[in-house]
Amino acid sequence: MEGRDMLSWEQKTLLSELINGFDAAKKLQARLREAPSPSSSFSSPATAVAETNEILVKQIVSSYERSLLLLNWSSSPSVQLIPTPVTVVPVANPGSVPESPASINGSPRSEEFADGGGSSESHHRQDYIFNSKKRKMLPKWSEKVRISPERGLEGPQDDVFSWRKYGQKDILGAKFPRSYYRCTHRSTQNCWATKQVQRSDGDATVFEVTYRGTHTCSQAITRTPPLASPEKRQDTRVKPAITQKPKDILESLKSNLTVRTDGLDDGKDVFSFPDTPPFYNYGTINGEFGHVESSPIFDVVDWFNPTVEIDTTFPAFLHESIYY
DNA sequence: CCTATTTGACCAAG
DNA sequence: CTTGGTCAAATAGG
Repeated sequence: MEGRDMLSWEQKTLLSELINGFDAAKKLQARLREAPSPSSSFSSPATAVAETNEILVKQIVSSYERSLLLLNWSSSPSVQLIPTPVTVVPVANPGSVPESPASINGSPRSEEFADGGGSSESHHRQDYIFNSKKRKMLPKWSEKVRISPERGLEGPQDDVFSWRKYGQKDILGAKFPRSYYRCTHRSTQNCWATKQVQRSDGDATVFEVTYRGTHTCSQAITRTPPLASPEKRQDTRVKPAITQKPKDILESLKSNLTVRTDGLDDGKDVFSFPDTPPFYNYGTINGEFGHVESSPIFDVVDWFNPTVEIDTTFPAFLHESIYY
């Protein structure tokens, strides 16, 4: 219908290069995490070095992400509110469900909730609406993750973040349920990053992880809250969860596995740019520590505004900042 | 006591 | 209607 994905050759090439760099950076990141001390032993504190490396790599990755994001958006100015298409997972899905296309204002019905549940307190739905409206705009990308036979599960490749599971659903045509995770600091720092993990039907060792949005929280910083327990730094990365079948255990492994970026095949002449790169800065919260990683070129302060629609705001000024 | 997970129900969109 | 995504009460675990 609409040829919105028309990119010039220059842009394609640029995108390709950026993606390559992005991919490489991520791989490097994973590598650094796996092998913190590659060469001979150093007398310097390994932790500090590792941390510095991590920060550096993080900056690189972030840079790539932003570049990709900018390029993608600037290249298709006509496409503003259209949700980003995602790489179609190669799952053996007979009745493939197409991702929701660009449906503009499909529901005239105003948001009114009687809350079917017996419990009251339905005003929190507002957040849900606000969230659901934006959620389509959130950058979305997926990765294929394969569990490593040995261990290596400790390697939180991309997942330095702490996730909290908030749901699990059986997907039609999929043998295994899909798990939904959100950032642990969602309520505290308004970090709307989420991810879903779907175990592949075919390969029991492959999980498809789809991320939505990027972290705006500052959980990477080792900061302990002044209140409550000062030292409660524990990793909730892997939960044993030996509640039932071994399959659950396998599922729990999904959180930490070898990340393998896909859709970024460098040999494809067709070059199908699968999805939108990450990074999405919702601006700083007035919180005590509004420390957001990476310098925010754009700062949307409209993250919380029930009545105002931010749609046009943020692509517009973004566009401006491109020519900055 | 706290926080994280589980799990059925709810909701929006196709 | 179905289906994917989310919420929230109940539960598990420290």
